[in-house]
Amino acid sequence: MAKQIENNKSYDFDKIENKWQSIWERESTFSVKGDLFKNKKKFYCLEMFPYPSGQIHMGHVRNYAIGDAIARFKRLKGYVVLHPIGFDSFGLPAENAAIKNKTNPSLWTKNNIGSMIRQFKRLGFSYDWDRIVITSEPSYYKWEQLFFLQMLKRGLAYKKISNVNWCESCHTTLANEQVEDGRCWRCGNNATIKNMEQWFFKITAYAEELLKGLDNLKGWPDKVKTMQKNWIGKSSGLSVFFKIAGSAEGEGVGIANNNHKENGNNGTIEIFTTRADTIFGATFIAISPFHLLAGKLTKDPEKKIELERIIHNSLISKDITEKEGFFTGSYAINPFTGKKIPIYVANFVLMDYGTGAIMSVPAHDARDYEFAKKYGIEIIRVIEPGKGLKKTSEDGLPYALCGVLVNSGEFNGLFSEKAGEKISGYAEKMGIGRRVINYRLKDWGISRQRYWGCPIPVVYCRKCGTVPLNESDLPLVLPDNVTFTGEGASPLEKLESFIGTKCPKCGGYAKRETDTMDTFVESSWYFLRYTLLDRDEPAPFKREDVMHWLPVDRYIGGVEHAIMHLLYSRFFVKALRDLNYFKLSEPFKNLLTQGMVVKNGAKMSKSKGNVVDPDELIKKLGADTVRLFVLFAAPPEKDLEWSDAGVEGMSRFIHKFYKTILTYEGIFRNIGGDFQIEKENVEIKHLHIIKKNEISQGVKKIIYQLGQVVEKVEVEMDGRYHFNTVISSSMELLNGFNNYATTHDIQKEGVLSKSDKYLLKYFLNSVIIILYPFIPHICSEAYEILNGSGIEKESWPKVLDTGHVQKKCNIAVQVNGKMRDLVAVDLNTDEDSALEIALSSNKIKKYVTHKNGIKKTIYIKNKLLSIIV
RNA sequence: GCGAGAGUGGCGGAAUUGGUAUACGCACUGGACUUAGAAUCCAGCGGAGCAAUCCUUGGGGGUUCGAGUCCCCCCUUUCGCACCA
Repeated sequence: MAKQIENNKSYDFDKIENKWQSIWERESTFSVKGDLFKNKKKFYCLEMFPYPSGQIHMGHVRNYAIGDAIARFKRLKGYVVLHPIGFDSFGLPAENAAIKNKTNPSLWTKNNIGSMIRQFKRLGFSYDWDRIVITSEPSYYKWEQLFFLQMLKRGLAYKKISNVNWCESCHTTLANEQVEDGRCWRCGNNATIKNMEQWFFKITAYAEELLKGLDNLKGWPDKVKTMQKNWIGKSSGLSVFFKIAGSAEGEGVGIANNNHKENGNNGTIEIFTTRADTIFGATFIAISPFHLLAGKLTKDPEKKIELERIIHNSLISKDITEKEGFFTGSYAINPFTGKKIPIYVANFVLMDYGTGAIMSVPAHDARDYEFAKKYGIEIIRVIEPGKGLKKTSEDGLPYALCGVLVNSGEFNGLFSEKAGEKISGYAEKMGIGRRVINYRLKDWGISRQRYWGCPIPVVYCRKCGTVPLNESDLPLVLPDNVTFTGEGASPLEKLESFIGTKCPKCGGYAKRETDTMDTFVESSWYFLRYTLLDRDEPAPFKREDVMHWLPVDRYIGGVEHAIMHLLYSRFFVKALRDLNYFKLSEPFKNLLTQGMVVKNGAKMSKSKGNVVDPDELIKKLGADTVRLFVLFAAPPEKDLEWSDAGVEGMSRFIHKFYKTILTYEGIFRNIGGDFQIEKENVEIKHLHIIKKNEISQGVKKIIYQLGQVVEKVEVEMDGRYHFNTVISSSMELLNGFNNYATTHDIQKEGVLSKSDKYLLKYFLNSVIIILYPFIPHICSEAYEILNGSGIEKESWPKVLDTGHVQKKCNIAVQVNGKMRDLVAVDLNTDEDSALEIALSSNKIKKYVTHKNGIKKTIYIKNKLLSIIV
C-alpha cells in the first residue's frame, strides 16, 4: 500500500531501475571486448569475490557499492575499466548443506550462484558479465591442477609429515593462517594438533621477498602491511651449539656439515637466540617436548610419563596456561662459561620455530625467569642498565632491555648491541655457532580432508611411490556420484571408482590422493583469470592480457583477509612469475579495506537478530537508496552503523533530486549541444557562445560553486574515497540550485537569459554526473530526461570560468588568539586596510581600545587577521 | 604483554596542509498546508545564561599570535599478534 502511494507520485524506482538494468544487460554496457582497450588508459577495479552462500548481506552491498562507484567514476574519467565478478565456489558450506539437506554440493552451489547473480543485477552493479569466474568448474580448477604439477616439479609444492592444525568440527586440517586465537577461522572450534602427512606450498621460499615487497606497496593501508610484516616475523640472531655433557665428549663439534635435522645427533644441542649478548647468563637449556632429544635424554620412567603428559596437553590445545617442564637429567656445557647447565624439557618452547631449543637466560627474559623461579634454577645477571639508556622502574629482574655487560668475561663493559656482534663473531670463528635469520612464517599447508574442493592431481603407486598425473590428463574432475554420510571422513575416501586408477608411470594399480586443495588456492589467482575473455583458449590466461591489466588498480575487500588471502595471492603471483607465466611480482597496487556493517554496535548476525536483508530493503526503497546510504553513512574504511531512519533520509534526497529534474525539465530539455564561454582569442564556430555579460550574478555564483565541488570530488575519488563528503557536497549543490530556482522564480518567462539556461543545464547535468557513480539508475533516467540520450558517453564535468569574481570575502578576526568577529573585506585586501575595517567593528573595539596598544598582527590574505594587544 | 588505530552535538559524521569547530544527513522542536494523519515545505537545533558573555573536540600538561589537528603523560575503546626465544 505504502509503495502504491509512492509509485503514484513521481519516483517509481522499480520501473526506473528495471529499465536501466535491462538496457545495461541488453547492450552489455560494461563489457570490455576485443582490442578496444589496447590504446586507452586502463583501470582494473576489483572487489573480493564472494562465497556463494545464496544470500547477499549488507557487507556485500557495501563492498560492491564501493567498487561500483569507483568503476563508474573511472569510466567517466575516460578509462577503460575492467570490473569483473565471480564466485569462490568451493568450500565447506556447500558440503555441510549437502549433508543436511541431502542435496548435491554442485547443484546447491549452482542455485546459489544463480540467485546471487540476480541480486547483483538487481543492485545494478556495472560488471563485465562476460568474464565471470566460477572456481568449482573444471574449466577453472584444471589450471590450478596444472600450476600444482608445475610447482611440484620446482619443489614449490611438496609433501611432509608434520604436526598440523586440525579442526575436529570441520574434520580437516588448517593452515597456520587459518587458526585464529587457537580456534578454527571458519567455525570457531578449538584447533588441536595432529601429526599427519600433508601437501605444502613452499611460501617460505618467498619470505624475504614477501617482506621486502611490502615497502613498495604504497597504496596499501599501513595496518595491513604491519600485519603481514608481523606474520612473516623475520628475526636475525645466533644459533649456538652446546655440547651435551658426558655424551661423546672430546669428539669434535664441528658444524661444517651439520644441518638442522641432525641436531642432537653428534652430542650437541643447537639453540637459537636473538640475544647473544646474554649468553653468559644462560643457566639452563630448554627444549621443546617434541624435540628429538626430549625423548632421548629423558631416561627416568617417571619423567617419561611426565613427558607424555606434556606432549598430550600440547596436542590438545595450542594455548599454554602454565609453564611446566622437568629436568631431563642431562647437562650441557655453556661454551662461553664452560659451566655445566641443566637441560630441561619445557612446554613453552616451540618445536617449529628456530631449532626447537633455547638457551634460557632467566635474568633477562620474562619467560625464562618465570620458569627458573618455579623450578629453582640459578639466575645470573649479565646486563646492567647503562648510562643514558631508558631504565625500568626498578631495574630489577628480569631485565629484558639492552645495557652494559657484566659477569661476561672479556665482554664486560660492552653495550648489548656491540657485545652481541662480538659474541656472534667469536662463536662463528670458533665453529660453535653461526648467525641465522629465522621467519615466523611457515609453509602453507594446502591439504584438506574434504570433498568439495579442487582434487590434488597425484596418485600413490606401490611401485613408483608418489606420482604426479600427466598434464594431458587434466582436469582431474571431482566425481559427482558421492554419498554424504556426515560421518567424519570425506566421501572421496570411500569412492572406489575414484580412488582406483592406473599409475601414469608404470601403468600398475595406484590410488588417488583423496585430499582436496585449500579453497584459498582458487582465490590466489582468480584475478588473473578475469583478464582472459575467450575461455576456450588453451591457457589459464594470456601473458599479454595479464601484463596489460595487472596490477589491480584498486582492490576492495574486508580487512579479515589481511593475512590469509592477501598473503597467499602475493605468493602465488610470485610463484607463477617464476614459472615464467608473466613478469609481475605484486598483484594489487592499491588496497581499500572496508569496515563492517554493524547495527546497535554489533556485527549483523542471525543469532543477534539484527540482520537487515538487502532484498527486502530494495523492494521497499530501491537499489539506489540502499547504495547511497551505505556510501553516505561512513567513510569506507570505518565500520558503518546501520540506521533505518538514515536510509529513509537518502530516499528523501533521491525523491527531491528527481523532483527537481522533473520540475525544470521543460526549461532545459531543448537547450542542447556543446557551448563555449567567450574568450578573447579563439572561438569555435559551431559552438554556442556564451557571453559573459549575459550571465546573471546568481548563475555565476552557483557555477563557481559547482567548479569548487568538481575539483574537490576529483581529488576525493582518486585516493581517499570518502564518498560521504562527495555526496554531502552534491546535496549542497542541489540545495543551492533549488534555492536559486525558487527565489528567482526561474520558470517565469524572461528570467533566464539564453546563457543562463545553458549554464544551469550544465549545472544540472554535472550534478547528475557527480552522483552517477553512487545512484546510477536515477541519474541515467535524469540524464535521459534532460538530454534524450544515455549518460555513459558523458565525461566528467570541467570547471567553467564564467568570469565570476568574488568581490568580498569574510575574514576571521582574532584578538589575542580568540575568535572575535567576522568582517567583510575586499578580496585580496592588504593588511593595513583589513586592520582598519576590523578596528571599526564594535565587537573588536571592545578588545582593542587603542591602535597603539597593538603589539603585533598576523595576516593571512582572505582568511584571517590575528591581533595581539 | 607487544604492535597498530580510534575518541568531535542526542546519533552517523565533516573540518585532507595548525587559521571561522560541529558541513551534510538523521533525530528532535515550532510553524504552513490538511477534517485528520502521512508526505511535503519553511524556521530552529553543541552546552550554560534574561542578557552581555562564558564554556566546549576523552582527561591533564606543553609548543604557538592561534591546536580537533603538533609534542609529552594518562584514561577509555577497537583491531591484530600472543610464550616466535
